[in-house]
Amino acid sequence: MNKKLGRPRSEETKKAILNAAYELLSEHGFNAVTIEGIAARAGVSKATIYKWWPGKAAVVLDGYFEATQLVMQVPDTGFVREDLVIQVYNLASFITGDQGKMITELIGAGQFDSNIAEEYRTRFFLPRRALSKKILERGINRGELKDDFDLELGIDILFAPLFYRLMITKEPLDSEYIKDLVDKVLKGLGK
Amino acid sequence: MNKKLGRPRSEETKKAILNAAYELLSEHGFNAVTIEGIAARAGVSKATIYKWWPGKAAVVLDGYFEATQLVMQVPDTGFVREDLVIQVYNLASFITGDQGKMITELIGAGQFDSNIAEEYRTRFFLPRRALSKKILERGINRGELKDDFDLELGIDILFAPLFYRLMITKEPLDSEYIKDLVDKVLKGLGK
DNA sequence: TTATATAATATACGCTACGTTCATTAATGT
DNA sequence: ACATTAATGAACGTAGCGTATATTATATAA
Repeated sequence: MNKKLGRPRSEETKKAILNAAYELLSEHGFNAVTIEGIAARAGVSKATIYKWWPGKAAVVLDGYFEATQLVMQVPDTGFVREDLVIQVYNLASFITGDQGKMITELIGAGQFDSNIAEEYRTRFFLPRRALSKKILERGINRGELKDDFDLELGIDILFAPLFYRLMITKEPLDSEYIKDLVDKVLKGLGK
Repeated sequence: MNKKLGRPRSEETKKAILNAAYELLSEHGFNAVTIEGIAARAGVSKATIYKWWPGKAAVVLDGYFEATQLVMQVPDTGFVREDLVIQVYNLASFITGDQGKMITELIGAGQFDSNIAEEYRTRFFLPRRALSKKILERGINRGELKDDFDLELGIDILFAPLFYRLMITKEPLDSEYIKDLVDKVLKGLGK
């Protein structure tokens, strides 16, 4: 019955903060983002930010996921191999593109802050894994993959090399590599 | 003919610095390490550190590689599958053990500092990849693997999931998983 | 209308760590 | 002795942290 008492939170202010956080993240990288910088760009008091978020990491993450309307389309060509190539290729393009630096930095920051890691895992990775699972399950149902195809290991092997190359060896991710990867994984896990 | 002029650099001081850096890294993590903290623990002037290293990352990395006498033994059971299981298992034990947090943090820090990334890549990853290559090449020579076995992709797929699980999904790395991984990779790439 | 509650602001504060500078003292070779 | 380089200790300005306080703004409830 009672609506909330007192002055309501300003949606405008909130959006200005999240927007500023995202802009600064994409322009200067995670490390260069500061609460004071966000406040300045958003035209907002520093105290307001600290009122609603515990610290920089939380604001930046919220800003990131707010800005990133995740267009996660599930390919459905009728062939598991083609669907996977598309799916893996899409992710590879995504992370090697403009978003790439932001993503690796967020994962990097997650190594120091388990809140970041957890947010990222549940809001970015789990949904994508779920999609891949669907693709593989369709393949099983169509008889393209054997019934006891190891889904978890399969998905690990499909995506792990992308991040391994992106974050560690810095080797390129071209479509040649991706097709090879998909084909070998399917063969290895029992296509 | 002329040895270097002037007072020589103190080896003791250098060692004290690298040692302090490593201790602080392993005790409190990368982020908590500060130049001032290193100087204090080493009983050394801050200016001395800045004289020889450009910043925290460089000192910490030197300290890490100084302390970590890399015992990289190449298994040689006579079977490529067994050698790989041992090799992958060793690395998995290493990174899930006490060293684990340090390693993921260094990789994480590498996302913000390309010097760290490069050091780590050349001093940690490349040597390990070289060992795996040897193992696989022995397998090829023995006829266990086909002649055109894709070494680079194979090594990627063998190691990437370890770091993917360690840094991103946080899933466990047990020996079951590792055996599965090795077997499937060998099958996929054409054992 | 007035009272109450909450949001947002501007400002200031103490703190830590940064990276640099400077004068001084220590250790080596010529 | 002298030139040269290393190491020290102390001080400095700067940036950003996270907190606190007093003030103003905006909503609901009586």
